[in-house]
Amino acid sequence: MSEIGHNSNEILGDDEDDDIVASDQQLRLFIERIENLEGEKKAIADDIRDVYSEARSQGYDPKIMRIVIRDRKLQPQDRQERDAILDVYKAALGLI
Amino acid sequence: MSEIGHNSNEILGDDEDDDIVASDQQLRLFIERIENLEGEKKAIADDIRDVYSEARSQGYDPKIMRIVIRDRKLQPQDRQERDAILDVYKAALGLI
Amino acid sequence: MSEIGHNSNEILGDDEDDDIVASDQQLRLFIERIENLEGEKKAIADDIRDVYSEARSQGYDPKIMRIVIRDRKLQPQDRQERDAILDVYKAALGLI
Amino acid sequence: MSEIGHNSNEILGDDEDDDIVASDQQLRLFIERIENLEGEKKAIADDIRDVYSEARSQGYDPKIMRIVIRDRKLQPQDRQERDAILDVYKAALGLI
DNA sequence: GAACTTATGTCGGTGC
DNA sequence: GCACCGACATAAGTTC
Repeated sequence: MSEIGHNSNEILGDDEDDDIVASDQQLRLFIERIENLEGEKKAIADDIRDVYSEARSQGYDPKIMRIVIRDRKLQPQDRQERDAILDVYKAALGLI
Repeated sequence: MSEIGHNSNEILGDDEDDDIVASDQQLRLFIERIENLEGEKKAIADDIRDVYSEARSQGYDPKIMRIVIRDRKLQPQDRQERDAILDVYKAALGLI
Repeated sequence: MSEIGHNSNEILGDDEDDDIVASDQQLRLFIERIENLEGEKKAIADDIRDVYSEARSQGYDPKIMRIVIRDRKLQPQDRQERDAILDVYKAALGLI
Repeated sequence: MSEIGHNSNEILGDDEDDDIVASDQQLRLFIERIENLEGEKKAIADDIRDVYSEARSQGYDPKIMRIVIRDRKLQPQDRQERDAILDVYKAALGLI
C-alpha cells in the first residue's frame, strides 16, 4: 500500500479524486444493472427450455412447436402480403 | 363432407373426440406458456438495451462495457489459463 | 379459367406475356447467381472448419485461435485505444 | 536482454528452441490458412450482397428472395412431412 | 458432429 | 445531413 497514494482509501481528498470515484461508481451501477437483468433473462430462458422438454416428453415435437410459435407472431395482414409476393416469385421459378 | 361431422360442435360425442380435444388443449397450454415466457424475456432484453443507451448518453462505450461484462463472467482461474495460452499464441505470431 | 389462358404455353402471344416471361427469367437469373455464390461460400466455410479440426488434432485450441484471429483484424491503433478504455473500466470495477 | 537468450536469433541453438520455432511456425500456418479462407469467404459474401442490391434496383424484394432461396434448399419430402405435422398443430391452435 | 440459441456486426429506415 | 434505432444476417458458443 502506498502511504498517500492515488487510491480510494483517503477520507478527505481532492475534487478530482471525487470525480473519479463518482464516475467509477456510476459505471459500476450500469454494469450491475445489466448483469442483474441478464440473470433474470437467463432464468426465463431456462424456464422456456423446461417447457419444451415437458412438451417433448408428452410427445410433441419442439422443432415444429417453434415454427408454430414463430408464425403466430406475424400479423395476419403482413403474412398475407408476404405470401402473395412469395407466390409470384415461386411461380416465376417453377416452384408451384 | 360428413353429415354429422367430425368436428368439435357436438355436445355429446365419442371418446375419440374427447381425446383430440384434450390433446389440443394440452398443446395449446404448452404454446401459451412459452409465448408468455418469451414476452417476459423480450421485455428484459429491452430493459438491457435501455441501460446500454443510458450509459452511452453518459459517455460510456457500450461495446467495451460488453467486453467487461463478458470477462466478469469468467472464473478468475479460467481467465488466467486462457490468457496464458493466448500469450503463447500471440508470441508465436509476433503480436507481442 | 380463361378460354385462351394467360399462361406460358402459347407460342406467339401478346407483349404482356413477353414481359412476364422476361421478368421471370430475370428473377431466375438473380436467384441462380445467388445460389451458386452461396454454394461457393459454404465450400469455403467447410474448409475453414477443417483447418480448425486439423489444428485441434495438433493440440491447438480453436477457441483461442479465434480470439487471436479476431485480434489480428484490428488496426494496432484501434486495439490500443480499446485496451486503454478497457483498463479504465476494469479498474473502475476492481478487476485489476 | 539475456546474454544468450531464449529467442529466435541464434543460428545454432538447442533442440528445445527448434521445437518451439517449429511449433510457432505450425500455428502461424494454421492461422494464415484460416485468414486466407476467411478473406475468400468475405469476397463471396460481398458478391452475394451485390446481387441482392442489383435485384432490388430492378424492383425485386430481397427479403422475399431469401425466403424463396431458403425454400428451394429443402427436400420436397422433408418439407411435406414437416408441413403435415405443422397442420395438425395449427389446427389444434385454431390457426387454420 | 449437428442443431439450436445467443451475440455480434451490418444494413436499411427514420427522426433531428 | 448525420446519427440513432431497429431488423436482419452471420458467426460463435452451447447443448444434445
